[in-house]
Amino acid sequence: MKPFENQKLQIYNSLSKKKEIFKPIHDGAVGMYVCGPTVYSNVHLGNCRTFLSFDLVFRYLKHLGYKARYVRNITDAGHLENDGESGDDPILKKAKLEQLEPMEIVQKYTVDFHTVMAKFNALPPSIEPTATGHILEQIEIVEKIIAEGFAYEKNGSVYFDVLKFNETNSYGKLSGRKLEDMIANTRELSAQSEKKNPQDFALWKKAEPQHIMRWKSPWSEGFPGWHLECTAMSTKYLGNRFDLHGGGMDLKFPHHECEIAQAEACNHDIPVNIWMHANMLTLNGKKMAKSTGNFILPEEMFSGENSILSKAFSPAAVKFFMYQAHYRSILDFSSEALEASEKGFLRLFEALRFIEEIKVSDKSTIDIEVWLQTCYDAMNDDFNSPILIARLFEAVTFINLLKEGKETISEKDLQLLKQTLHNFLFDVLGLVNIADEASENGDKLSGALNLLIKLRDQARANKDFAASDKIRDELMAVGIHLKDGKDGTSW
RNA sequence: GGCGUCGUGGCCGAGUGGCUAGGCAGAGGUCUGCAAAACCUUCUACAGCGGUUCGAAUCCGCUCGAUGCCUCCA
Repeated sequence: MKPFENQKLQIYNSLSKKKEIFKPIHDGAVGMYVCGPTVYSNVHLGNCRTFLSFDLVFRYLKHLGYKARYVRNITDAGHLENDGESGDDPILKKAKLEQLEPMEIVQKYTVDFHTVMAKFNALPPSIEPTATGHILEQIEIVEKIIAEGFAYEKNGSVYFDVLKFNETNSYGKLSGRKLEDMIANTRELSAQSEKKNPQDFALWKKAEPQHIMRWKSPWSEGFPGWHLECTAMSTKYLGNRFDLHGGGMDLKFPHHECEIAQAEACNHDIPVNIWMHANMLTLNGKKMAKSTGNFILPEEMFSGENSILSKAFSPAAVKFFMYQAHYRSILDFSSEALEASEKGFLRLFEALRFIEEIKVSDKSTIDIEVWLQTCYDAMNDDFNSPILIARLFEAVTFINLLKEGKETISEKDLQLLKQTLHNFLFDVLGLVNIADEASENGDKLSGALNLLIKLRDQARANKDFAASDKIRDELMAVGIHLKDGKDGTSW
């Protein structure tokens, strides 16, 4: 509703370490790339937080009127686990474990990922390319980097020459590392390493005989290095230089650092204008991680089947909990924090129902336009969703005062209030109205409830409180709360 | 060991030099047959020590604590 020219969006750039006024390379269009999941196991809630953070970014950009192309990859080729003799990647390991074809595992967990993100009501990306579908592009990039003199081949594997690159470019600028420091702090290198330097990273790796996932290349039958796919797919779909690149904080080094090096080495251009890093979701004060077992699965949240949970939580409530913290802050997960958040979440949606009961007046005692702009100001300040949510709670207060006739609002302002709330709650935050979730049975249910409310009102009018309380208590027992207000009873 | 980040009231969590964040919980009140809800009021903090400043949660230094990356990792 507000044209984007009027909204000055500021985004924190991890590269410059400050907030910058967002100006897309091409007017009105945004190219955005986010590192997606490795599909060798179920995504955990921590993974989801990152993708939900960027869903918010994507949604807000679209809301502002940008034509946004959001590319998020699926890492299905696996990443190199180490450069030594065992050279297995995680996908291959799991395949052996479960006696499955690697692509079968990839398929299984890709479907799981999509199912979970759909439950969270996250928008699908515009393009979701897979690493295995872009082997040719990755080989081409390796060839270019070799031609530029920034990579060397050894025994069928190709490595990026970090020292050579650092002579003309700057390796470490994103993560704030200095190559000299890194070299000084290097531990003993394994004697038979093929790398010239421990900081060098693999662009192409020759496959050991037991390695199932392998592709032909000019150097060997093998597989691409871990950082290559993102460079290949981001530049293929967004160009050699694009607007936004996001990912989890833990990918900053070495993954994103290496992406920069690869792109600069073959394209002679800075690949990304703004680097965005989403912070971690922690559990027991520590990062959620598959390897340590310190994690919780989305499905466990929705079912409540985990000993650390006091109850089940809807995807929207979990998402709301996450958005009550800023995407660049660490958020610690606990059942208590989530419960507190959920109560507020329910109050917010209750107010959305109350809005229908508001009677309009000739003039407004509340300035909706000023309030509306504070909502945009919050989001314009580096997607500050916690502030936005605080603003939405101000609207809850407005609505309640209006409902009780303590403030007045014009027809026009009421529509504006409604529209703005809908925009932010559904379009920008991508929440799902809990009332809508149960709407299949909604009509029948409300008919039955209205009858019960009517019966109870009769009982109350006759001062038969035993009967009226029985209706209320029994409904409460099945999870329906009756609330007596001035203008009748609601549920 | 190297490079970072963080430490806010009972809990979660914004905020970066002066102005109420917000949510949850608690207390008092209005309303109500009672209750719940709603609304009003209230409780009001910035790890510790020192420094800069007219003024610091916010800037600087040190100390303590937590945590992230340096190895696959959202």
